[in-house]
Amino acid sequence: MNYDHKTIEQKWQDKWNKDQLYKTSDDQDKLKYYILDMFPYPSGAGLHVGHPKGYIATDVTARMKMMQGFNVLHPMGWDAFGLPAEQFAIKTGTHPAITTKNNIDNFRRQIKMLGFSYDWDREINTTDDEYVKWTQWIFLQLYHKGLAYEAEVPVNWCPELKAVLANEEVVDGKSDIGGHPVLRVPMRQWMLKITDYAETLLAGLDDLDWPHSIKELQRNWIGRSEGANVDFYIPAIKENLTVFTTRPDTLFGATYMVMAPEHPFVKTLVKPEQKDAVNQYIDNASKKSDLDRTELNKEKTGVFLGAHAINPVNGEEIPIWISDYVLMSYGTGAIMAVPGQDQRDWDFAKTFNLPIIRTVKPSEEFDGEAYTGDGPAINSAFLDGLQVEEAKAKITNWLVNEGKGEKAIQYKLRDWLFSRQRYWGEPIPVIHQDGSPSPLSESELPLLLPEVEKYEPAGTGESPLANISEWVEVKDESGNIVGLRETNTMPQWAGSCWYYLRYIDPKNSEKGWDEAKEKYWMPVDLYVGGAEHAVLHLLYSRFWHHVLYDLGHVSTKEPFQKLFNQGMILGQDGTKMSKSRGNVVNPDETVDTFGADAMRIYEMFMGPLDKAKPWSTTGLQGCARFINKLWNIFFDEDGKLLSKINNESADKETLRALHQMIKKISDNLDQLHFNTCVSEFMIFTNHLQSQNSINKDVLKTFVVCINPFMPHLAEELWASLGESTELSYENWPFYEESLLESDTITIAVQVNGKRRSEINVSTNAKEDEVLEKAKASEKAATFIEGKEIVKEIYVKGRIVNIVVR
RNA sequence: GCCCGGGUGAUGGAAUUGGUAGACAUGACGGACUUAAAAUCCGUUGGCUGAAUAAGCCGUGCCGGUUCGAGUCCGGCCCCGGGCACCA
Repeated sequence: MNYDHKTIEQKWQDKWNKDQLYKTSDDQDKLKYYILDMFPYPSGAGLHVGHPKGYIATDVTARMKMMQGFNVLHPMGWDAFGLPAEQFAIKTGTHPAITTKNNIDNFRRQIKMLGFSYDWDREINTTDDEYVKWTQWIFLQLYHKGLAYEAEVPVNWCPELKAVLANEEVVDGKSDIGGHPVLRVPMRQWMLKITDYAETLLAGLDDLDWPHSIKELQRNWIGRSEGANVDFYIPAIKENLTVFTTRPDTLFGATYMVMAPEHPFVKTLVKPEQKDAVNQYIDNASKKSDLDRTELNKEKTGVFLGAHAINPVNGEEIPIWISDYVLMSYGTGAIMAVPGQDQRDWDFAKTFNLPIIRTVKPSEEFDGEAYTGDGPAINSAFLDGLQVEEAKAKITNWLVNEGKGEKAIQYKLRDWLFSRQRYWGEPIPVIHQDGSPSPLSESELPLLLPEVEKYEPAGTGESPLANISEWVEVKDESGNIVGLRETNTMPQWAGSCWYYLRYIDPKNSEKGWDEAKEKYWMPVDLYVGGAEHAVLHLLYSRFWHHVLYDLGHVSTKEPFQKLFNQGMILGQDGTKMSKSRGNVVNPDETVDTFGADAMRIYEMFMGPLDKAKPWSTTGLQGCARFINKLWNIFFDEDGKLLSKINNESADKETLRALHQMIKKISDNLDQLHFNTCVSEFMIFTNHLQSQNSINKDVLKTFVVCINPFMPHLAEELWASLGESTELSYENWPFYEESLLESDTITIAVQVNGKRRSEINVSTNAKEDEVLEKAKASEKAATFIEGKEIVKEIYVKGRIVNIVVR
């Protein structure tokens, strides 16, 4: 009889539910284990089979940790603000809250059908009033710490749609919807000063157990550079133009300067005869789309201002240009150009016939243009002969002593643009009074979204909220307008920045979370999610966490101790699953046909968790087949326990197979190598299948082992073996070292490193004995015969190598 | 261009971290059961030479090195995936 997944899986899920089996207590006597999934955005399309891959992995881990005696926190929730629900609202008039609720109900149903051990009492939703309250509360903490400010920042303005677009809505400089041109226009925005935390966010990475590549990504994103700020005196306006450079050692090769077109000095510096050209250049630059600016191999452009600066090291007068290859947003918005050692400067110098001086002697074989490698300084007066690092140190000291510069550190990281001109987000709890912002007090939170009739943007670039005057206008008792509410809302990142803290204490109405509980549960021990969040989500939430730590609201410096990125599941055709490609595999059908346990082990068996893999229906069938095979080891045609399952003591070979399996899966689970665990189950099942008599206790131990992977099947088998204790909290088995080894082992015999034969020896055989037997073994002997033995190597329990000449 | 990953049978992948390469699974082929099919079970399955489940040679992207021994370590190259991209 086959395993009846429909009946059995439903039966146990109902029981778990009824018994509230996975309700997490805050009982602090036990060691805790906090295992977190990146919570999903509940889209209208529902789940495809790729989404739960990470959830399966965390569920397996969570269930194993429970069995190992840990108090496990494994929650699930919804990142429910976001654009799609708002766009649907614009199209249909359906309130985003309704769309969101429906989508969540569907997601929850789909997730539940896989039999996960989530504590659903801790489910959270970023759009709940009580949740929004604490998101806003954290914003106020940031505000009061001086980390939130308003600024004029360029945004993606689409005149045709009369709306500000998110970056992801802009494709190749055009609007995603309709393909209309998108301009960069400055508008008032809320910013968060993440740059203040650049250094600590960088340093914090060192101790985290994260994938190397993700740490590297974040390091690059933060982009720390060490160098110097150098002052160039401009006689015409009697002011210094400060530049940042990582190569102060090349100062003697600075033959001109370049400022960003937006640099504030441009207007005062430009000579009358250059004014027209400069203004035209500035105008063109502002119209350039992002695409134009990043175009590869593009020609350098620029205009001479007519002004000069003095090179502080040699008093030379050098011209000042403007060009859009210099960015206002990095460093000081101006550079010293050293074409001899910088390719961009070289290209610019060649285009405009500016002088090039090498200050580092290139290596002999060098035949490129700008030379960026190491070498002795040349044409650099007192630096001549010094290697780059030495020269940097010397010139920096010189600059400091002369009062012409200082050591400096720059970051690529920019402040976080925190406002969105949208309806479906957390309102920013600020009122503008007399032109300056004042935050709401804590007691006024949450500030909730008003009902609106239309979800379209206001048309002015403001959010739909701007049209609701009764909400925007804050009045005193006598009806006078005393302030205007902020109409921007927070980005979707806001809610996901701290959700891991809310899970700890999801129902607390007094606080975002209780300190004692936070201290017990934090940090997250294992965080699993897609690599697409490598930078933004993980950097933003680390930033908030660092701030909360500095304010004393959390007890750990970092939120996520260990991070793991699951790889995507691709369609059968090897491309990304998408509706348009028609290669989406639906989990509802999969579970209906093959069962939740089959889907669970298949997704774990596919390969290493972090690798992308194409879906294979035959592979899934193989896993369903395996489950049936295992089922048929227990039951006969009528579903009765087979009589070959008995209390006769297990043979040595079976015990060895059992304990080897326990050892391997225990080790592999710790390393998140789920695929090899499944193959261990298969190996042991194959072994059991060949047995005529099977000891009941062996099977019980086996059932305990498979439980994290196939909890429904395991429960059914557990009950069939007459057990009534709670399998989910059964002790995880230990392996016995003494049972792992057999009496005899097979040793490969190599001659000159080539395997020639193998011999069986007793496990504790002495080296001499093994070597004798190896040399005497038939095949090996023919290769040794007539040769001189130079060396004999024996690696205990593994291999013999006889070196002959 | 720069920074990370990664190249192992027809396919997904194993390999105790320097010690018998290809576990486990999929697919394919052969067999058993069946009137037949499905399901199930039992074999075979890296390549080449061979009648052979005799023996040998080759084989982990390519070239070279270290070592008694290299998928694993070192040097150089090629290809694929991801990220960043005028960041001074």
